[in-house]
Amino acid sequence: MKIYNTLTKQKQEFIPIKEGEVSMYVCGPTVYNLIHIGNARPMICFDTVRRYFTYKGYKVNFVSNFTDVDDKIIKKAMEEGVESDVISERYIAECKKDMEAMNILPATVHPLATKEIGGMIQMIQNLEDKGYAYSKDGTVYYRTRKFQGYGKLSKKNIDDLEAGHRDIKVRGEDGKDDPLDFVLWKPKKQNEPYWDAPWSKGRPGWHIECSVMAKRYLGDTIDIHAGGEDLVFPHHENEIAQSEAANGSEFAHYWMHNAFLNINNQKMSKSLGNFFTVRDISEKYDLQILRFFMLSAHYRNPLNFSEELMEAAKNSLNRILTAVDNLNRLAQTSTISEISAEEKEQLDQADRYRLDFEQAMDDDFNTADAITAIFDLVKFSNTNATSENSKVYLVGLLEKINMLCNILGVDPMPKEVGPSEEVVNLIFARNQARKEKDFAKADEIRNQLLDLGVTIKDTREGTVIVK
RNA sequence: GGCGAGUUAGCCAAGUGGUAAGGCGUGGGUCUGCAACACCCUGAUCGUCGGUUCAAAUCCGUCACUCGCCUCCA
Repeated sequence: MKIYNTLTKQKQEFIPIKEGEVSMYVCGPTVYNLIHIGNARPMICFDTVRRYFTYKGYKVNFVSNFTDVDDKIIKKAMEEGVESDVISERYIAECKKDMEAMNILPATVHPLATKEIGGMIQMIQNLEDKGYAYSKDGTVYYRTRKFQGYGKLSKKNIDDLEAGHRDIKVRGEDGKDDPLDFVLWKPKKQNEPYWDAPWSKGRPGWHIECSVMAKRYLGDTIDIHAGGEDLVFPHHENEIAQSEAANGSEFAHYWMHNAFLNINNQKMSKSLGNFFTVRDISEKYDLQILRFFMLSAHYRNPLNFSEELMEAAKNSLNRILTAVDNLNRLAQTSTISEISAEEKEQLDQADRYRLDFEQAMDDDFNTADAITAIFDLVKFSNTNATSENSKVYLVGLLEKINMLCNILGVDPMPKEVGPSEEVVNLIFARNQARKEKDFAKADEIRNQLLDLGVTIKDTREGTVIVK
C-alpha cells in the first residue's frame, strides 16, 4: 500500500510501527458552530482510509479530537451569555449527528482539549525545562529557532518566512523573542475559562492540544497524522516542533493532507456568501450523496462543490443503488438453490473488480478509481443477473458490491420500510387495471402514488417501489 | 515577496513514457401498453510554445490562466 507523505513529498510504501496495527490521528473541528461541508471532507476521506485499513486486516487506533476551548467558542458564549462549555457541548452533539448521517464511524477515542489540560501543562513544562520554551508575563512561547527541523513539513525556510512576510515580523506580539515563536500558554482575559498553571491562570495555545492528545492515546510516535492541507502550516509544523522536542522521537511517519473543498473554485467563506453547513445540505440530500460526491475525486485534489455536481452524484449513486436493489429482489425470489458451474466461473470473473478496487485504493487511496471498479461490477451485474440465476450466485454478486461500497462508507442496501396499506392497495388496483388493459386508469393510479411520494416501476417479477 | 498545486470531452474525473478508465448529461436504438430501470451505440489527442525520446497527456523548459499556503481556518 502506498501513501503520499507530505513530509517527503512522495508516495511511500506503508510500513506500520507495529505489525498489523495502524495508529492514526486526525485533527478535528473547533466546535463553535455546525460543521460546514469543508469540515466534512477530511472526516469523510480519513474515515474511508480507516475503513480500508480495517478491510485489509489492520487494527486501527483512530483518534480525532474536538477543540473545545478557543477564541471563537468564547466569543459565541459571550454573545449568548452562557458558559463556553454550553456552546462546545452543543456543537459536539450536533457534529456527531452529522457524522452519523455521513456514515462516519466514531473514532476509537474523541478526546476533548479541555479534558487534557494537565498533559498540556506537563508538556509545556517539559519544553521549558529543555530550553524549547520561555515565559514572559504569564505567557509561554515556543522557541522556534531552537528546533532544528522547523519547516520540514511545510518546506519553509525560517529565513524566508521572516524576509518574505514582513507583516508578521512587524506585527510580532509583544514579549516574543522572535516573531516566529508561537504561544503555548496564555493568561486568561476577563470572563474567559481558565486553568491553573505554573505560569499563570490561563489556557493553552492552539497547537499544543494535538501534540498532547496524540501522545496520550497513541504514543510518542504514530503512524499517520492527517488533516486539511491548510493545517500544514503552522499547525502541523508546530505540532512536530512541540512533540519531537518534548518526546525526543519522530512524531509521525506519514502525514496526509486533504485538499480543500471549494465553491465555484473559490474558498468557502461567510463573507462571500458561499457557505454551507452539512446540515444545510442534509435538508435537500441524503448525506450519503455528499459522501459519494466527495469520494468521486482524489482526496489530494481540490474539489468544487455545486448543486449541479450534487445532482450528478445523486444520479451516479442511484445507478449503484438500483443495481443492488435489483439483485436483492432477484435473490429473494430465486427458487434455484444450486449454483451452476457457469455461475461459479462468473463469480470468479467478477472478483477481478474487487482486485481493481484494491489496486486503486492501494495507490494512495484513489477512491475515484475505486468507484470505477464498483461501476464495472454494477454493469457486470446488470448484464448478467436474471431471475434464471441461483440464489447463491445472486447473493454472491450482491455481497461483492455491498462489501466494496461499505469500504467507501456507502450503504447500498435499501432501508426496510414496508409500504402502507393504502399504497399496497393502490398498486394492486393498478395492476388489476393493467390486466384489463385500462391503461388510463393505471396511469391515473400511478399519479396518485406519485402524489404520495411513491415511485413504482414494472419489472418482470412484478411491480416494485423505487423509493 | 517566499513556497506550493493545478489546467484531460457539455459537466465531473482517473490516467507519470507506448497512441485516452469510469460516471453524469446529450442524441439514437433495443426492451416496455406507456413510463422507469437496464442494455447497445454516440464524444476529447490531453492550456501555449519549444525540447528530450523510436515513442509523451505522461519527462524538461517557456508563456498564459486558475487556485492554495505564508494570519484563525478542514
